[in-house]
Amino acid sequence: MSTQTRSVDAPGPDGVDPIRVAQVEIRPAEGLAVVAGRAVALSVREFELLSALARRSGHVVARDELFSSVWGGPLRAGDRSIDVYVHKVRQKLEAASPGWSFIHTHIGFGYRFSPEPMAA
Amino acid sequence: MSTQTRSVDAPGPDGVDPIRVAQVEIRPAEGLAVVAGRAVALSVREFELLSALARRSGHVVARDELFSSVWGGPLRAGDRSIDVYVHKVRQKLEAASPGWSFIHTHIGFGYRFSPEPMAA
DNA sequence: AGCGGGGTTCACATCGCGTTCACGGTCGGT
DNA sequence: ACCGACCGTGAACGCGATGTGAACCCCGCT
Repeated sequence: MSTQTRSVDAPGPDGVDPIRVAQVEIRPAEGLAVVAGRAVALSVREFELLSALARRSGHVVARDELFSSVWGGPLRAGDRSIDVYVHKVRQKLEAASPGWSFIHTHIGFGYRFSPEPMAA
Repeated sequence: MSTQTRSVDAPGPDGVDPIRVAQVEIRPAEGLAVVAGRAVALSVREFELLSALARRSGHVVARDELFSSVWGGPLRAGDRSIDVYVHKVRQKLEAASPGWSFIHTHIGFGYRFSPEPMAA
């Protein structure tokens, strides 16, 4: 922990505290993610998306919630930005840790971050 | 959906209370079920069906009551949707928790949700 | 002006969902 | 034994949701 105590899962909108889930470590202060010991370069959007999902690791985050959280506005009908970025982040994470899947789709709901072996 | 007037997440005391029965946890807010610690991906219908049954865990829910509860209308004669979806949900639950049965058939009446070991 | 990176939008491919059919098996009544 | 009601289960199908590669824009840098 660092500067502030979070109750259970405080939002920590941009807390500087690193987020750690399994082999993934996200460092807001550096805009850097470390997966399976390897540094993963992410753009701003990619980083925000991953952070938003990882903050609620294990929970399904709705598309519109995800959008407003990362893009800061209401999700317009037909906007595919989320899909595109989920794809980009997936690629980078899986490239750093082959055989694992991190972002799971819940059709009609949204996405869920949860590192799992693919064959399980 | 639900407004985010409360803190932010927390697996428990959120807007819609999760339903817990034995090793099954249903989270209405996320459209997610967790069985034996494993996340089970369910479609909207599957989720609604499971919820309807779990809400009355241990009791037999009549087919027509189940139908109107999930599909929101009267059950038409010859409609097999319920059977098909019960089957789908059974598969997913039993895949997540082998050796257990969750949905029991009461011929001529309906179904009953109740997690039990198969050999018991 | 020419470049290069990041973000957005497009177009097409693919997949999953929900509905309905089809076939089989079980059970009770006749 | 025959028949009909009821349920299990696999499959076909139309359609909307998502995956994915590439074009297109906007900027800051050289």
